[in-house]
Amino acid sequence: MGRRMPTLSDVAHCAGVSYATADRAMNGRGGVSEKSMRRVLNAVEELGYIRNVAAANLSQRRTYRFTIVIPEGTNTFFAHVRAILAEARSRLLADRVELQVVPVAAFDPSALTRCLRGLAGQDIDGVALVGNNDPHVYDALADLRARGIAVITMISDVPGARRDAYAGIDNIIAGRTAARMIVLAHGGKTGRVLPIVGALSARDHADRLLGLGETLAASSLTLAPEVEGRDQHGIVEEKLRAALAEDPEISAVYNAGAGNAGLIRVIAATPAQNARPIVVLHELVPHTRRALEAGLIDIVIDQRPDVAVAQTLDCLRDIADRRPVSAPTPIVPAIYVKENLPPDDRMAATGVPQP
Amino acid sequence: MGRRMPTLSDVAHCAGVSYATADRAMNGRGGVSEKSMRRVLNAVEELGYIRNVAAANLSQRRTYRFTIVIPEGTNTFFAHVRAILAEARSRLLADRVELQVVPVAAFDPSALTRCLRGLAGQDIDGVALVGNNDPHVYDALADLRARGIAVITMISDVPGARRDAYAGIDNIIAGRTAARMIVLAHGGKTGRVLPIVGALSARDHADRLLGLGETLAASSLTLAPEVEGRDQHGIVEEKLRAALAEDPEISAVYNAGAGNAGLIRVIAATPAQNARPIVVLHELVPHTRRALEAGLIDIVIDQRPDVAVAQTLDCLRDIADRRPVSAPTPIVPAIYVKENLPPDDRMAATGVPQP
DNA sequence: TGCAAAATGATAGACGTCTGTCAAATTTTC
DNA sequence: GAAAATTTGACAGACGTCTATCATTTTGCA
Repeated sequence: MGRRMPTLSDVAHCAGVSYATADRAMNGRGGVSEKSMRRVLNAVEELGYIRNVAAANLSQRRTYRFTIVIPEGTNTFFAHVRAILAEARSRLLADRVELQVVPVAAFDPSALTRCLRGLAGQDIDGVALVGNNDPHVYDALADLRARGIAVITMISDVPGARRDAYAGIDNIIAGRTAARMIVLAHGGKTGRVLPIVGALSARDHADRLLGLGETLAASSLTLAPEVEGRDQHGIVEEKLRAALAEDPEISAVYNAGAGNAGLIRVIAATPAQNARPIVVLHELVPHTRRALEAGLIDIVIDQRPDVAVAQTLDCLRDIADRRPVSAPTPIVPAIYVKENLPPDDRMAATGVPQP
Repeated sequence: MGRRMPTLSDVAHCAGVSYATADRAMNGRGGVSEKSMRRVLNAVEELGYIRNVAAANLSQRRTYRFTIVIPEGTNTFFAHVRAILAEARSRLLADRVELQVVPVAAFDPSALTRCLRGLAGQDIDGVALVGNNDPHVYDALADLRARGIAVITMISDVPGARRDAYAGIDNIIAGRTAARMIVLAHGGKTGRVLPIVGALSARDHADRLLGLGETLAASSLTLAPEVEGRDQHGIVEEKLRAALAEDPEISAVYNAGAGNAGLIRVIAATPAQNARPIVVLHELVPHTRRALEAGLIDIVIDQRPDVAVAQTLDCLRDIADRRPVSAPTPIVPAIYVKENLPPDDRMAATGVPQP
């Protein structure tokens, strides 16, 4: 109420220089002697001056322009991410943030590269994308950053320091977490775990399997050979049914990839309910949610795309505001059971398809 | 990039009225005919006008002033909450938000009431507090709201509609979640669960126990009589040791309250490691974290105070900005095991290359 | 010492909103 | 039809920062 926050004029006065000099010092506009620079910085320190970002943006009629490139298609997980983004979009409009969400063909590095190249010419403050490890994509990212556009990877990272930040989980940790839940659910008994992946060549799936193996190694459980389901529910269904028939020792199933609909069908068809294996899988989306509620599966490990999106947007804003960027706190996978599911209406409200 | 966002001048022009009239219409300043009001609102709709909050706040030299009243003392959970608030405080300073954190004696409704009464006279935009069910507190809250001060409860609610929003978990859900983890960890075997509470008269502890009972009822596990530990580790330690000695059938321990240090001491002293009961308890704080890492306990249910704080602050801001208040999404308890613990220390801020 | 280069000061206008004032236009009331 | 009340218009100043311009002072160098 009484005391107001110091302005740059206050700083200038305190430093014994003119406003113009203080401004030149703060905004790196050059032509400032070392002595003046020091005095200004001291004054900033002394007064606790903080740049009023709102006023700064107002003066420049600044609107943040961010573009998020997201794989398109029917994949329910990315549908969920798109819904989260749509919700964020309307909310951010009040803060003068224009969020452009660009769909790009999934699993197509060249399409992604083309898309990124196209963005380079536009007047944009920052770009977020789901990383992969294609060299052409690296180059496109380097180009964007060279043009002063912030680059953030979400959900999946790119190797090396080719982005300003990464917002997403560590999939090794996700795999270890899944393993812990499986070990716990065996209650000290022995058992055999069947892992399913989309493809071992996919970095995230391989990482999850790695984490799974690490934690299982310290338990009394053994690991069956993994099944490759190519993230397609038909294939997952078929191969899983075969694997379960062939190896009756299997006491737990872990799907590190997609294709959960097929997995759930197999479980639902298990004749004796109490004999079904423990089931752990990834991503809380409508059909995994329903399966949890129905007691067909036990655990869902979720990578919390909402947190990843929030961190991404915060980070983009920090960079655009020339604020020191706090490296986002690594996101840790969430564990969901039937009882701690978040309210459903949120998904409905954000337009996630509910078949 | 070309198109700029519509301003209130644009709205006025589009509606065929003067800026002054448009302003009077938008800010409910009275003296506007129904016809003009309608035309202005139509123009707002048509142009998609959104009030520029930054400019508005700048014009009024507005700094948000929020006060958060937090129980003081050595309780590690509230120490954690205070740490989260301290972090938020410095971060929000850049957004012209002055966060005042006021400690108040724990478990003392009259002290809380006095504190709230004291706030009523100050020039404050919003207050957040940990709710309880004392009538004098209700009255103080009603008084605050009557003075146009937003009131938000966090962690624990107040009954009825005596606040603008609640940010926190539902403790019945927390209890059910704990029960589910215990059921899971028994792997179909029978067992006996020993619940510990601070006091059954505490609403949150009673709720957790209620949830626990609900979910256990559908399992093969039985419930031992609960132990009241008064949230003090010495008492918890003593009573738990006695209970375990008396009833060797106990296969799981669930602490719905505080005093975890005493519980952990008892478990650590269990002679045969493999014979220790399954242990589920609440709140991820340093000592429960260490116990998880050491394998002394199995599960920590956390009420995510960081999310509660973030929701609280967002909500206070929305109200102060006269924005439609999005009712905060109910927070769902998080499940932590050894493997998915969040990183221990927040990473230091890193500079970002500037164009 | 003189001159060019560098550094500094002074200032004005813009951004979009809020607040306030005053006069003019319109409507209502008697 | 005149007086009173209500509604409207026009405008000016403030908020803190950025950008730009121009005049002035200080510094470095020959």
